[in-house]
Amino acid sequence: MSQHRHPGAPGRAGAVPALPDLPEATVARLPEYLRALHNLADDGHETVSSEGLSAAAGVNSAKLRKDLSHLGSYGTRGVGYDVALLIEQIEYVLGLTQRRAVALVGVGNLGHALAGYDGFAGRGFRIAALLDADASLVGEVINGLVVRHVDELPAVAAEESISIGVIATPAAAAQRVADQLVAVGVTSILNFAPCVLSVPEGVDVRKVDLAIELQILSFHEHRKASLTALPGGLAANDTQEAIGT
Amino acid sequence: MSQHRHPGAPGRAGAVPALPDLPEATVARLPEYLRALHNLADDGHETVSSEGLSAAAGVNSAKLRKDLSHLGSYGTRGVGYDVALLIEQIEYVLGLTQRRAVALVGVGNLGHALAGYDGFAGRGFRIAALLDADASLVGEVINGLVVRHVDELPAVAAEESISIGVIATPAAAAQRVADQLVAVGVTSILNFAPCVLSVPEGVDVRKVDLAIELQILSFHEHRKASLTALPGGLAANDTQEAIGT
DNA sequence: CGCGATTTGTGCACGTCTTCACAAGCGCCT
DNA sequence: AGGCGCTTGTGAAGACGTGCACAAATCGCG
Repeated sequence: MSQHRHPGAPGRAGAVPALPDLPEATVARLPEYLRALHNLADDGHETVSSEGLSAAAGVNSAKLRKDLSHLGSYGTRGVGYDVALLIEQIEYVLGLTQRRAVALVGVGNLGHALAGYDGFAGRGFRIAALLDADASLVGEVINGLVVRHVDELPAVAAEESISIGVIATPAAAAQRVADQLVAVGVTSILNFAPCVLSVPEGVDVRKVDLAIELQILSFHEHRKASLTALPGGLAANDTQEAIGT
Repeated sequence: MSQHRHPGAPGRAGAVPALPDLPEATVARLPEYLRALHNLADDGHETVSSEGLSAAAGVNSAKLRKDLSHLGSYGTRGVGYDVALLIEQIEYVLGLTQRRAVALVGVGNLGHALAGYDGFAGRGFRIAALLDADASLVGEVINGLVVRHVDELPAVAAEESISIGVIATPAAAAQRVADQLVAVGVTSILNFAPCVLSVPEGVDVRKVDLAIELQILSFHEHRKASLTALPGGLAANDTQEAIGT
């Protein structure tokens, strides 16, 4: 019911806009909405209904409306959401109005691919530095960036403010790298190494583990296989499996 | 390969091992426990307490005990869990007693890295085929495997049973590839392309999107930055952020 | 043999997330 | 102006996940 909640910040600048504290589950879905909205904008849509957007994002429409309502969204009853406005809102909430600098540590197999991944630039990020502990890799040029030694991290951080650290090293090196990142003030880490990182309070770590994803799928394969052996119960379920919160 | 097949429900005369239907959140954590258990086994531990294992896996100990209890686990009060036995149990439940064949479609930047990723073999998977739609890539040898054209998928599936399909193509090609995978009988897909896939009922899709992970971290950075500008409230939160169900 | 130390397994209460269902609001058409 | 169809935003209920706290079970030892 709040009129003019003034959440996000068309006017930008000035006072802190009192970022609403969103449920984690909602935060995890906002990027998906954002991507769908960009697609719609590219297709020339100016407005979109919750039904349409939820379909494009692969979620339930009620869930989408509730998510958007949490950020005090601007929809118009009987019409839908203004695509451009909603993009602006979500990008603001996600902190994407500034292009964030990412430091990527570990230029092995995976790190190399991440360094060349073109999905960063268009989505609010910029790889600011490539680092590795292997001296034989230092100096190599990947995608226009020179690989520097990981011990130069303080120097790199001094040159420009690192917003997010990405760890793509072997598991054995990951904790050490995390410590180094934390030491230079990084408070958000994306960890591709298959291990648990321990970090001080206030530092956020997200983990991506390819093998774990496969093992979860393996479980479902196993379950489905065991069901087909059974008589009655065709207990097939959801059409689209969410990545989960 | 494995001869001793008494894992799931040892004594039961029933043919089907009666795979318990686990909560999704539990399934998502089992691989993490499994990894921690392997580390413990390598370190020579024969038993481990819920406290010790939960610390190694980065979760709450009560949660771990409840998770394990769901699969009718074999712990010993006053002692803990037998590491080797627990590994066997979890691997059985996850369907890892057979080595599953993975077909990887899209040998671009990311796909190339995945093809060379050594984390598969040791964790129950084997890359059975590399495929791409780009004729200029077909024929290339990566990690001992020849890249074949994606239209050969039916032939590949005929040669050996594909358990899981991995999509590492651009978004524009992903839905088409998914359809092709489904057509040859694949019912589990890991999708790295930034788009929603629509698949028939009974097919499981998990999605991994690097940009989304970064955007979620960006939100937390934004939130933390807005908090430091505010008075007192040091509302720092959890030490370790779970990738979360 | 019994006792205390230890650790599992779980009942219960609490918080979060999801989904339904519908009132309130908006625009268009008559 | 008024009514009608459409869509948002939200209250409420239910499903799900989490964590505490403790009884039950087991081992080791005197």
